Amino acid sequence: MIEQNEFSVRLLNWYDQTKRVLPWRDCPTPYRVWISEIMLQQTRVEAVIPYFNRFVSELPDVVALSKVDDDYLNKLWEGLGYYSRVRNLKKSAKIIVETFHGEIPNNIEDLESLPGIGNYTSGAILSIAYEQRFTAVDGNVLRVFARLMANRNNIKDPNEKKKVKKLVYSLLPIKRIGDFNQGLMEIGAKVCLPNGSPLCGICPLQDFCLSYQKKIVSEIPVKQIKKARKLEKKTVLIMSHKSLYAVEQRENKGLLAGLYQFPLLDGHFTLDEIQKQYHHALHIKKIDSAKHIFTHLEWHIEAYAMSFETTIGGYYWVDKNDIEHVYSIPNAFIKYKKMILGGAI
DNA sequence: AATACGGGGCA
DNA sequence: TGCCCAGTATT
Repeated sequence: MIEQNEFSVRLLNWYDQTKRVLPWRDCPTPYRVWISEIMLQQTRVEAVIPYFNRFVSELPDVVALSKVDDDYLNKLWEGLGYYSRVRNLKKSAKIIVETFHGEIPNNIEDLESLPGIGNYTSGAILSIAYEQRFTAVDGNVLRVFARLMANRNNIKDPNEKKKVKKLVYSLLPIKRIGDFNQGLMEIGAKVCLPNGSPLCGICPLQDFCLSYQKKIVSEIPVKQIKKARKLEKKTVLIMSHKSLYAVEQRENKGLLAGLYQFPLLDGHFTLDEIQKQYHHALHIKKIDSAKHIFTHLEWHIEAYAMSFETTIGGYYWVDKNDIEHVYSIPNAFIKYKKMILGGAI
């Protein structure tokens, strides 16, 4: 049994002394907390920082976000991944403006009615921005408590999550709920590490940790067996006419929805097959291949560069500046984007 | 209950 | 290479 007051005092003291300086901690308004929490879903703090600063600088409030141009919005998210997050952000902003009078909701029902806000994010916003009595149990906290309690169950199991939430709730201090929650996550990020050995020697929660006492820290959390990724063959076409290049927009749902790419074919093809299909091209040559790994998918990409005397219908023909600054092209295509911008094609 | 959904950093 | 990250929505 963990003593509530002792636990939170240890945690908050450690947090006060060692917490990282993060842009969203400067001025934790509901808007800034909301944006940061969405960006931080499945995404490391270090990766988020530059995106967060640019995003809130360009779109400082809910109204600005609700009215922003979609292509420009995608550009602000380019490279961050999980692009449905940014679509949901704008959808939510519209709802907030239209039905919540422009105020980020301060209750869990309205908050979780917004697309992109689930159980973790609602708790994070309510506790950090509004100082309300809610937990924010993320992957860090699940790991920390699996170790604290020497729990070998699968921490991804929703049932286990509920148990952890209940326990964390019982440990919440009277004041500083937001700092307490952030402190737990900070322990997970900087001390009770996900890979490699946790830094138990500097852990303020060491006295409470059953895994540490039993010397089984390295065995927890128990990880599950994962499925192999599916492999897909893709062919990228770098089509050019003078200083213009062809791009196309991906469909509005599914993988990389609504983002732009260089013309993309399913499957691999010989130079001969490509020449037959694009017989009106002035010149075609095979260029570097690439591999791109998604969480659940692996693209094996082959590529051809081809030039044309005129532009061809069905594509946007854009210059280098637009490729760099206007169209959001995800990182699966970064090799070819760099080749174009660097003048290699 | 399982799967889709990005990308990067580190052992 | 494999793991996992301040998760959510869909099937």
